[in-house]
Amino acid sequence: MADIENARRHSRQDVVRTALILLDGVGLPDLTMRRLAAALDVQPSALYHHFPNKQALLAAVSDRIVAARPPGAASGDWTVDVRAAAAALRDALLAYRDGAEVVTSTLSMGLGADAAPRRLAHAVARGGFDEETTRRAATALLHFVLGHVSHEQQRMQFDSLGVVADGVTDDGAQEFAFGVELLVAGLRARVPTR
Amino acid sequence: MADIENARRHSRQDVVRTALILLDGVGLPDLTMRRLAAALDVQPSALYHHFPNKQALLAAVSDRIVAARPPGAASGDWTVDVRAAAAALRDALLAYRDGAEVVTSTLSMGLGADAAPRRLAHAVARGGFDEETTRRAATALLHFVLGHVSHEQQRMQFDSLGVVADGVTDDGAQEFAFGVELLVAGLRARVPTR
DNA sequence: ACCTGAACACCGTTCAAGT
DNA sequence: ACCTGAACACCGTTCAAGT
Repeated sequence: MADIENARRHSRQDVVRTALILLDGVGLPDLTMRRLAAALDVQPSALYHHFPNKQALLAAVSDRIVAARPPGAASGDWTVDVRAAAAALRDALLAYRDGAEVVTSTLSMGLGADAAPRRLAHAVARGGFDEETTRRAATALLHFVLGHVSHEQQRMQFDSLGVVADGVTDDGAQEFAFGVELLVAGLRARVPTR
Repeated sequence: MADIENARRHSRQDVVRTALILLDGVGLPDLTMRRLAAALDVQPSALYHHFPNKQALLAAVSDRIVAARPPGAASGDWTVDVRAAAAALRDALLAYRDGAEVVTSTLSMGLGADAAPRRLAHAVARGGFDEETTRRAATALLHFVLGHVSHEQQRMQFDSLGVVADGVTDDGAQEFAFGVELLVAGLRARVPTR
């Protein structure tokens, strides 16, 4: 709860970095401008020199969360690439507390984190689908990933505050893989024959 | 903006009904306890006689939103039932401004709106899948529907405040159908042969 | 460029008390 | 059972001013 940064003056990068640390420590509902300012040892109004408002700050935080796991090189198999892109996005979201919720809210405001849908679309495109199919499939994948990880992270904090899950701890990964596989299988039925 | 109710004393039902009207009028960010109290011509503290906190109030609102479109009778074809259940949920969410976001937040807190996943699961179960497959498929469908409609509603209020969409107005329905079809197709590949 | 100090217009929630 | 009145501990944001 003490101050996280000490230097007297901060860059935009410093603010985002501290916001990520604070997010991971206290969760999205307690990531307030005032608490962030306190963590930076600064007045709340100072934050408005770096960002016009809280949404813009959260957009920068979302960008950093998503950018953390860049996509690997393309394999020969587009289905492998789609699974990899989905898994990379899940890992990126899981890396910070409430990561999925932060990115979801930013995306729903249309303010950023667009690397997420873009990477999914690139992977899908390797299946040779037309543009509209690619865009729609990437969107469906994105919605599933965000919804699944949000649910996963909510369960994580539930577990941390109460009873431990009954044996099946990594069921999240299996359930995630199932959903991705469902969408990949549905998409495979549409591969252009050429 | 004037008072919506006039009678001096209110039931729990009255509060929920007024909350739905207010939600539809001003959107989720402006659905505050204080504004709801004002709409009921009551002090904010009076609301805490009906609900322990705002989350509980939103859970009751979510339940009403989801319950509005009950599922039709089972057809012979489980894929028809799944499409119908998904479409009914979409319609229910679209019926109130920010409906998808309200239900998502309630579900993510584990406080209610469980009729939504339950109905999807019932429809999927008619395909004869085992319990775990049914649960996971229903969850994937739920995440897609909530994510899609959230996005759809965000775009709706964007359009209402600025430029009108360029020609393609009901693209939401098509994109929705595409996503559902992708999941149904993926699921069809797993129908037990027996 | 980066920050202070003070204010504005709000929040959700609690609690003793009234009818 | 349903509500008032008053308070508590917060919010995000603005703005003049300082260095």
